[in-house]
Amino acid sequence: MALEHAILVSLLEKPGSGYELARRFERSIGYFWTATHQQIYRVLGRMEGAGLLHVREVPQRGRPDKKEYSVAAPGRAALTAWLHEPIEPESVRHELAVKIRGAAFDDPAALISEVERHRKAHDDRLGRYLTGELRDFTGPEAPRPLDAGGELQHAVLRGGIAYERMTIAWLDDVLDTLHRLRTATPRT
Amino acid sequence: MALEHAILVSLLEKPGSGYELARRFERSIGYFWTATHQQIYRVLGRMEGAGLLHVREVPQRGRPDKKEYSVAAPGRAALTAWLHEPIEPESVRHELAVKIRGAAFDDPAALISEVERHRKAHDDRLGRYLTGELRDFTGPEAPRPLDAGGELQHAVLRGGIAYERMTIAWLDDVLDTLHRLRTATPRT
DNA sequence: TCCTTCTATGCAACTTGTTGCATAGACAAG
DNA sequence: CTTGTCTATGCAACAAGTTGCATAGAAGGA
Repeated sequence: MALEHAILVSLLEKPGSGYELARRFERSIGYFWTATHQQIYRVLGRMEGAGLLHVREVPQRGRPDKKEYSVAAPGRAALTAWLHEPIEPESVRHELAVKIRGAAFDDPAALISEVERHRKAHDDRLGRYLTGELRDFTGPEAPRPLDAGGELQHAVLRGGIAYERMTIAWLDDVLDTLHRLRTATPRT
Repeated sequence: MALEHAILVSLLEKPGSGYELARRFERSIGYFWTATHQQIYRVLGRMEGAGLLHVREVPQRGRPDKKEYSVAAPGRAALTAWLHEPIEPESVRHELAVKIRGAAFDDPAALISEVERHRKAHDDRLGRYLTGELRDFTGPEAPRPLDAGGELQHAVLRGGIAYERMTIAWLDDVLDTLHRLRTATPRT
């Protein structure tokens, strides 16, 4: 289960509560792994039961108490073991591509606004990635030189940036195609 | 459920059996949606029960009989309805990225061979995509001009090609980073 | 005061997806 | 004549992920 490993990595980078983890899964870690808070709480509970994590009840002022999790020795060992195992190259799941191919059996022009919406979502995400890169890695506020963890985080973020740029360029290509089809075959 | 819709699109492009669909999900459709035969058979059964598909028993010589599925009117209506609904932009799930970030807590150099393996897998996939593109869209054997379906299939394939190229370039970037870390910090 | 928002945690039910196994006919190689 | 491969279908058990709902303290605004 990769969510377990993503949680171990995130908690090694910095211990935190389920709520905090959920927030990280909306940003940084979420660049390459998504999870909802329900899923995170469930897995945290199981991992703690398995002795992979330590929990510490932290009372807070002005807020509900939280449970701060950190990685226990067996958790770290489990991560190391996983890092040395080969994993299968990703299988792709791209719903929008299904739609694009399905558009041949409906009105392709009707898909234009949907593709534009997705283009915008990716453009927004790219903007957030670039802002984060400037803040954490390339801007004047960034620590220099970076440690190994920072270098690797930056490399992963560069992957996210490359992915968003590629996707935006492809969606522009798709939009061109849809426009061409509209003028070429006004109606099927 | 996007698998249902992927199956509808594939069966509209060409009717076929569960086995044939499973093979398509290893190539063409598999460029953007993966599924195992067990999953396909189960969903086909459910869709047929719901009246979305027609089934026809086809006796064959030299082979076991097969059940050929094709899309019924309600199935086509369901696809059209889905095409007009907005979908959420994809959430990314990239296990290798989790590993890369996790490498900070182990030996980053140990990850090099794993990343190289993934690079090769993506390079192979790119080769298959390019061969397919030449065969079906850009080569001398390809039908010209393409119909709307062909244009859209080609646009999706171009997305797959762009994805593989981007991933290969990123993995090269990651390999550079891992090599740099090895020389910079010989051992943590 | 009430309404909303933010922090914080979690259960229950359901849907999807994966893994392992099983069957069976036809054909080809050894 | 046995073993392996390809076509062809499927069940059962399990793991993972999603959706809806529920609770609760504190802060801030209408």
